[in-house]
Amino acid sequence: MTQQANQAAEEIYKKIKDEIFDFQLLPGDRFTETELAERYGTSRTPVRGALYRLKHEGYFEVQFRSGWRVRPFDFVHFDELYDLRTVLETAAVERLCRLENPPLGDLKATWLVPASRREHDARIVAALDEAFHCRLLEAAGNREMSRVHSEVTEKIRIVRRLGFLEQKRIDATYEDHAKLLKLINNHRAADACTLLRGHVTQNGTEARKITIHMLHEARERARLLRNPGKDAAPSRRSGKSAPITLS
Amino acid sequence: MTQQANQAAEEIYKKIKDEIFDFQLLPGDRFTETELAERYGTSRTPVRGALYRLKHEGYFEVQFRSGWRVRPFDFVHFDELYDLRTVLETAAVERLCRLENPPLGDLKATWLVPASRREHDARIVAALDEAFHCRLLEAAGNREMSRVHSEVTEKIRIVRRLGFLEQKRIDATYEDHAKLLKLINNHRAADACTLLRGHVTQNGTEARKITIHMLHEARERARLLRNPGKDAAPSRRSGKSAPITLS
DNA sequence: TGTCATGATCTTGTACACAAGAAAGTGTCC
DNA sequence: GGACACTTTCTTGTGTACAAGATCATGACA
Repeated sequence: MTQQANQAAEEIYKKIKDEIFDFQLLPGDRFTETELAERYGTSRTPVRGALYRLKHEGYFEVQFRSGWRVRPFDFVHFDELYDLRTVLETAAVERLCRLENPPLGDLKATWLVPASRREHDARIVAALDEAFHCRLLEAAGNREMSRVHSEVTEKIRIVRRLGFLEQKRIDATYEDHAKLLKLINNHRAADACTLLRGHVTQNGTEARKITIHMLHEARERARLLRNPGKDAAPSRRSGKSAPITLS
Repeated sequence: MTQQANQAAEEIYKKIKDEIFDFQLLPGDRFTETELAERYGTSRTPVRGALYRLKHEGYFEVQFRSGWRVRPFDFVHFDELYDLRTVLETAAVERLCRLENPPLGDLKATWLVPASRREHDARIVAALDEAFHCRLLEAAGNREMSRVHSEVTEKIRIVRRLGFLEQKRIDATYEDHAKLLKLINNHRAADACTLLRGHVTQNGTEARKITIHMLHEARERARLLRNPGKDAAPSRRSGKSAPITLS
């Protein structure tokens, strides 16, 4: 097996993205290349590769000779991403409705279950929900649409996950997904798209309620999970990031 | 004015992309980082930044310690891109049809003209055509959809441009665009989407007819335009790229 | 105390050095 | 001539040095 190109940069890219999704890097946080290089035990070179990729994807911004910053929250942008998601997913659902036997057996096994066998953990449901919607696009068969949809999915992940903290949102998700699968199976494209639009819009509305305060709470919870019993010890730079502003 | 971040890499990125669109870098061509660095008078560092971005966008591929290569043609991929384009553009057109006064005045000035005032130069028509379709997405108002659409547009540019070499394709474009603008103005969403789908599909079908031979001819024409009278002098590596295979 | 100038420190952007390994070239043996 | 082993020459991936400039700290002065 020939070695992968830019292996170190690739790994660091994933690790940094995990830090975003684990609420370790929050909107407004500032950091430097040297900081990350030391944390990951490499030089700045692969770190820069990863950072510029994440910058291009919209997660970070760099100020000339003055450090990096996690892009502040932009709810208009989240709205646009949810909107794009809807467009892609309705297109996928329309196509699936035209198929004789849509290849969605695995989804039925997960979502068409009695209420007693439903997942309750918000983290797990969030992951399953992502997988559900991504699976719709994969099944529709256009890899490019699937790729774009995955990127969108990742970009809204940070707010989307917090939308499953209430049990009633989890229940609604199970019901909507079950209904959608049945409608697709019965080739009822128009109804399926209407349902899907409402489902995604509802989730987008929930995401609007996410506050920076909730993210900080989530960070604290995640930190305690990693280092139980230790008090918070904010670094020099992370202290500078407060107060965090919404744009 | 504060200086732009990564200015050199950004400029080189644009220059390399221009080389692709000017048929100087054709599918299958091989090259090295040092080669480009010398051509642009910089070190490898900014060149690498540009190359990895272009790699991520799907234009190039890198082999571990063995040079770079322009990705070979993949018609399935082009089909998927045309398909995604259709999805995005029909979504935009549906929204525009719901507006009282769609802000498309500039497009009417360009496309609703008597046949005598039409452009004939394939290059110019190709650029106008791109602008037309991008404008539809801008007018629809979702910046994220617009951004994705622009990326798709760039990726199919190389085959799309060659679709305007016949006068009848140019005429068809003028007619379709004019009809589409009128349908949008009359809020006839369904008809507009049907027309648009046919229009893009037709162009995608034309793109299927593009051959590697046509690209080589285009490269030769472009080269003669830059250096009139000089004979071709293939470099050591570009000779290695033949025979070019379609995937 | 508040403000401004000045110097020290930090940060990114670029160039360059070196290592690991791939590819190509060269000579030898049959 | 052809196959094979060996050497030489690239080529990318990574670490590091240095420059330009932004930011911060310090201290003088009103």
